[in-house]
Amino acid sequence: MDSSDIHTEVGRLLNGPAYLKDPDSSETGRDILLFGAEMMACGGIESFTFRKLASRAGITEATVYRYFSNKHQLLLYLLNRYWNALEYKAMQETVHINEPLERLQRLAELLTGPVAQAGKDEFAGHLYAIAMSESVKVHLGTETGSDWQKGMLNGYARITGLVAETLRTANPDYPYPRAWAATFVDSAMQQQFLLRHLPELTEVQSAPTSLTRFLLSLIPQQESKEHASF
Amino acid sequence: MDSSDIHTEVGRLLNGPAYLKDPDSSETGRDILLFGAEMMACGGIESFTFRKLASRAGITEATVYRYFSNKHQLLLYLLNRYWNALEYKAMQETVHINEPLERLQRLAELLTGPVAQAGKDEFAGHLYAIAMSESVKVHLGTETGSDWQKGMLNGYARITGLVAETLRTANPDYPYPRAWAATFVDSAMQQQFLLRHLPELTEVQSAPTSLTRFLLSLIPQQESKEHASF
Amino acid sequence: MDSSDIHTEVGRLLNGPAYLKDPDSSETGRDILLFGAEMMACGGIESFTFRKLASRAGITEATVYRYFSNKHQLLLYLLNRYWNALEYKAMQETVHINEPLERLQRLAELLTGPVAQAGKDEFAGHLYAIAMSESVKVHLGTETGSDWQKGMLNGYARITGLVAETLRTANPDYPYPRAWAATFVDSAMQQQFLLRHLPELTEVQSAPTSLTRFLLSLIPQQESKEHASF
Amino acid sequence: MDSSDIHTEVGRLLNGPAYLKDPDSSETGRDILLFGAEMMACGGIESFTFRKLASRAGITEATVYRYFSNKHQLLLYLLNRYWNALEYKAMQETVHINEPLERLQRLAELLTGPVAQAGKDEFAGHLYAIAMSESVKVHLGTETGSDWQKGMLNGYARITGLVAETLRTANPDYPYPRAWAATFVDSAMQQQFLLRHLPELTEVQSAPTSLTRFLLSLIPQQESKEHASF
DNA sequence: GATGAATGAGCGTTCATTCAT
DNA sequence: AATGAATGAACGCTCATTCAT
Repeated sequence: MDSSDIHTEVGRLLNGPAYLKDPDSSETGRDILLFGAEMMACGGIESFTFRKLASRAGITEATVYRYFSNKHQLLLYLLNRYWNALEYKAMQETVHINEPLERLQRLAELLTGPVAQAGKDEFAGHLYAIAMSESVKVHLGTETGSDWQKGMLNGYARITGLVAETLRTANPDYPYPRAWAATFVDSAMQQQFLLRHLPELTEVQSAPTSLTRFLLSLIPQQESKEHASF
Repeated sequence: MDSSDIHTEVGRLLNGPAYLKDPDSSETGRDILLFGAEMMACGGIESFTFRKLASRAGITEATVYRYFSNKHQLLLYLLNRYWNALEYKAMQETVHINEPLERLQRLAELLTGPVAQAGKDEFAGHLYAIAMSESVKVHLGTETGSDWQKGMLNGYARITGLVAETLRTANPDYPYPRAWAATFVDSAMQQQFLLRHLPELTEVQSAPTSLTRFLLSLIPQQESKEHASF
Repeated sequence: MDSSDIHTEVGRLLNGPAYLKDPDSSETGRDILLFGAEMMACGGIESFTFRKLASRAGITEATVYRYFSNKHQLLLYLLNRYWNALEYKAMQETVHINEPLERLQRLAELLTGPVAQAGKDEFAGHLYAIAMSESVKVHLGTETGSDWQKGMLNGYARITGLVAETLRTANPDYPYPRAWAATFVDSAMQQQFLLRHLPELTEVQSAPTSLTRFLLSLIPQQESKEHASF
Repeated sequence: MDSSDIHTEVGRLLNGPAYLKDPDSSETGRDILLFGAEMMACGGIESFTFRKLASRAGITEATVYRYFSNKHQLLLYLLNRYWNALEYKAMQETVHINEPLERLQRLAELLTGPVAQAGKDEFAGHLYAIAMSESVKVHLGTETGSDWQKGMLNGYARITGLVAETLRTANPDYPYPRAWAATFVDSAMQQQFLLRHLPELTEVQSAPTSLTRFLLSLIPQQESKEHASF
């Protein structure tokens, strides 16, 4: 009825962890992440509940609540973790590449495979699946404008920003770099889904290079150069 | 909630309606569609329940169950209705266009605005919103392979097929027409979302031509021409 | 999470029933009132829950929720019922009494015994106990100013108003008729409590006339008359 | 929640503190009293929990349990403290007053304002608020006869006893001194409540003399004297 | 063909309490 | 002496669904 003062929302919200108690600080906490990631990845957040998680992880519901105040916070945390790891790796691996097209290729490769947080997360694969399936749901979610959404989209925005920036150096005249970046990132995820579940709807093959090649084919051509070549 | 045991008992599943009793056959049925579309569009399926629908439409829950065996079937029905109307219109409006690029432009236009089922559906706008937000969720949904998903994706598949076919005539050498078509359709929806809710993430403007132009910019260039230009 | 539109709060709030579905309209509803009254009377609202009520009445929790949206609404309803019955009887039985002191005596008698709603409520005794113990809690409750409190206090206010008015005719010069009326009514309840549970703290006896006599002793004397009598 | 098995293990129950470990013996203990009083006064015991208290006081729940075995014991302790302080002051300030009516006036004044335990309790105001609101709840509480109630009512009984005794000297013929004393004390608290929250139900004003005057008006007149005056 | 009444199961959350450290 | 971690049990509430009428 009241309880307005106990949810202290520990942890930075934007661009950082949001939790009540650092899940990395205990075995139980790590289990929550591990099993939570696995269950969300397999069954979707829709049907994911703390009850099921607790029984899966062999702990009690109340214990889960010591770490995350609700399942959305847990999802948020996991996704942030994924986006952060992705961003970090993207920065690290592209900073030394001068050729923008080559850089986009590297980004495409990163977007098409799971990314672990520096070896820490054995559940990187799960995080990847969650990010893929749930972030889109979030984009299209109904609770637009809420803090929760802002938290969700933050990582996504940073990645698309990175892609957009790269495209801008590759093709400064293209008028829609940000829109294109969003398409690029989502297409990477979408194709991954089609590849696995509806292969008859795409030519993309299971070999990772196949998807990368398709993604690169989306890069808009520099018209000016062509004109100049005459 | 788990929706793993969805009953398809009555009504053709593929390419057609799935219901227990034809909602178009009674005023009550039409109310279910009308209010159902409205409520799903506004609040998302997540929070949509037959309870709320019934109270909104001034009928009882039990009555709703006479038409649709659960909310997923209703969603399925509504989405199919949308895709069918869209496909129908797309066929009708592009069949006489010879120039494939012009055809793609028309398709892009159709994908970026609500489509009514030949005047029947006053709630076309709602259907469009649902299709936009929910179909993507469905694509990425967890119940892959279920009859339910197949039903969902059927309309989507036919539209992307149409787009792919058109692209193939426009650029026969492009190696990923189907993959591209999926990207094209989803990008149309995604940009619509960004435009409304996260305009800072895209250059696309609210003027409909803006989105259309961006979508056309995704069309892959004929490389042969470029080769020929040397 | 939303559910803001299903609680339609049927029934007039002030001075009337507040329920989702009229409990008098079904056997189940009447059981809810009966067992609810009994349980609240015995164990207090504190420890009263719909769960326990349901299991006591041999129905399910969900069924209880069809009638009352929460236990406070049920309590409110029961108390209103008591106050209304009391007020009705008070009006009926005092309207023909001309002598104000005699009227106060009748009111005191009414306040010191259970009042049934015209034979309808076999649980009048319970209602009385609840009214006695819980209404005071409500008076002193923390959620002052809420609609809930207003609903609670309405019946109380009408009774004290009646008493105050009567006193005013009996002793027009007394400067605190409303304050006195509140004291009068609460004292009736308090003494009833002491009599039962802490008899060593009061001289009032179990014979009903004993309490009535004490209450009448609280009536402030007309000083003017006495002076005039000289 | 049912509080039927309250442990009184340590500490004298009647007329003295009941605790596991003397809260006055440590800073932590004093914090428990201070914040506990504050929180109970503001939100009511209903919603008061050791969890909230602990987080407010910057300690752990487990620590609180070292001092008081449950929230009822804490409440009991605080109320006792209030009544004791009140009784002490009442004794001290009235012992030298010979005129019983004057004495009652002094008692009325004490009952209508906060009383500190000889400068020890900065939270006297809170104690007062708790005593006011909760003691009545206790009187009417459902757990009659329990040790817990006896503890609660002890201080109350001593105060009413004092008042009754005083009245007896003022008006030896009045047949209900104890009943009247209970009414007097409760009326003081009740009017205080009405004054603050429902001023339309009383003529008593915020000036302290107003309430005192009303309380004095409740003192029963010596009929014998009047008779004698003839 | 539609309704009213009811149910069983589950969810999210909080609480009082315990115990090893 | 105090903490951190965890638990079991309950609570309030909603949902999808069924069935007699």
